[in-house]
Amino acid sequence: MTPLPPEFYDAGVIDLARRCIGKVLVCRAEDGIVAGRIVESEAYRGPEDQAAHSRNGLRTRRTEAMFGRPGTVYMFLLYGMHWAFNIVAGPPGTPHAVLVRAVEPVSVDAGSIERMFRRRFGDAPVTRARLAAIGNGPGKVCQALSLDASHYGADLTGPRVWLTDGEAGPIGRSHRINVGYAGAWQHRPWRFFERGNAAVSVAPRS
DNA sequence: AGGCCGATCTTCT
DNA sequence: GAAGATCGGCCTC
Repeated sequence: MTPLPPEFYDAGVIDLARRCIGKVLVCRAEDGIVAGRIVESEAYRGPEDQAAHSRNGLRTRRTEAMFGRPGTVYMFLLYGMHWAFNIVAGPPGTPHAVLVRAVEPVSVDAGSIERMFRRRFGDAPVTRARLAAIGNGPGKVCQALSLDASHYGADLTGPRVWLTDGEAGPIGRSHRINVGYAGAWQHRPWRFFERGNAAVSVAPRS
């Protein structure tokens, strides 16, 4: 449960996206701590990357956190509906960030997985399919872990949200998902995932 | 398993 | 006015 040191985030964004796979994202909420092992991530590398919110150096109230220190949290609203969680990468001042696209629930106390499940599915019966779908998408990650606007700009050294060490299986990579608007940048292999993991959001999965 | 659709809101044209 | 780093429901195959 010990937070990874600040130096972990002081790396190139592509490298950080790869090294986030297998690490455990831990969130402290009012009703207890919950956690998910990161199984899918994507790197966004503004200002040149035309898929990034910070493309062309775009700096607004929304993107401001991307220009902050490595290890800062960047939250944004997807389609006006769902929150997405991102980790700002180094070097400082460059608007780079890693999107966490999927997590696998991790038990940190007797009720932690139950809490994540209920946030996602309410009173629905527990099934294998629903368990695998607790965090298999960027919006679902935030719903399961209760990540929202209040986490914007938070520091990943804790105490509210942090990363702790974890192991990863074989790592695959692909183009990023749903960035068809980004011209040639849409083809960059900047998505990483744990091969064969059921909680990875969409194909390609292996 | 896969396609279409509506929800909902920030940012930009 | 439109598009988007999405999701879940409903439909057809």
